[in-house]
Amino acid sequence: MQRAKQQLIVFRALGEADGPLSARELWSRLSGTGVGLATVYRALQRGVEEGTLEPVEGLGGGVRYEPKDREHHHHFLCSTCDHAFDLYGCVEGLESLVPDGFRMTGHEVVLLGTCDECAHAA
Amino acid sequence: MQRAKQQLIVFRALGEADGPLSARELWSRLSGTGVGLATVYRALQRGVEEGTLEPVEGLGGGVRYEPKDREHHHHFLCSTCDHAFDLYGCVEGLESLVPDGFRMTGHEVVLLGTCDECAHAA
DNA sequence: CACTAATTGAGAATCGATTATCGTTTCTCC
DNA sequence: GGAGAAACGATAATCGATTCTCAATTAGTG
Repeated sequence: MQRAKQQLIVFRALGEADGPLSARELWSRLSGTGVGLATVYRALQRGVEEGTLEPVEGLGGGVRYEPKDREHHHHFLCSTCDHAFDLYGCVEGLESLVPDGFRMTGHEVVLLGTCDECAHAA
Repeated sequence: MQRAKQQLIVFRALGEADGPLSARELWSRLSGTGVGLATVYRALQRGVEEGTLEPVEGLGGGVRYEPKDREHHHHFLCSTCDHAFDLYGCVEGLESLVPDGFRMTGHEVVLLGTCDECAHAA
């Protein structure tokens, strides 16, 4: 197994994903490349420090990561395969939910359900 | 310290909260009552089993719990004090986000920002 | 009050996720 | 090609959250 720019392999895999991935999800996608789990964590940590990656929480389980250059979007979490998918578009009417005196700086929307593949697999 | 129906104390504290609480948040609110952390976990576990409590994920940190009898609502997470507040109302246009072939069964909306108290404390 | 089952608090044990360590390998720049 | 720095994979160590264990306490029943 060659050892070179393993972290680039990690970044590339994350860039090609259709949604945010956890360290372990990412690692399992890299089986066969010889990339170790520690290197995945190192790449993720560095990416966040350098500002190219964004940690995404709130999707059940641990933290997932996605490239920071994606435009504003939300996620769909499949309760069957536990995979998170990027969605496009946003929603209206968020401001009306904010209580008096509170200051909203951001928001997250997560749709729950079954993805295309899982919905038609049973 | 008396020992009786400690779990009821847990349920009551959760019912009086203005948002979902984690086991530890709940426990710290019960300091002085003599209720142990293990009992808090036992009460939460039982509540979920019996269907009176609902675990709420996706608010950063671990799982929080809230009474299941509350009507549909969402949450505001204060990034300063890390407290989660119940919101009232919902949003429009969620269906348009769902990709073809996906089946949506639920959704979560989390507003991020600063709560009233923290916003005016600095 | 006596008996039995359930509950309790404290702390030990466990679990998964993440980080640190270490000896080896690869890269960079001469 | 060679020296030193950086990165690597494997795995041990750590961390926080949760569960388990156990002896003591309490509730329920008559």
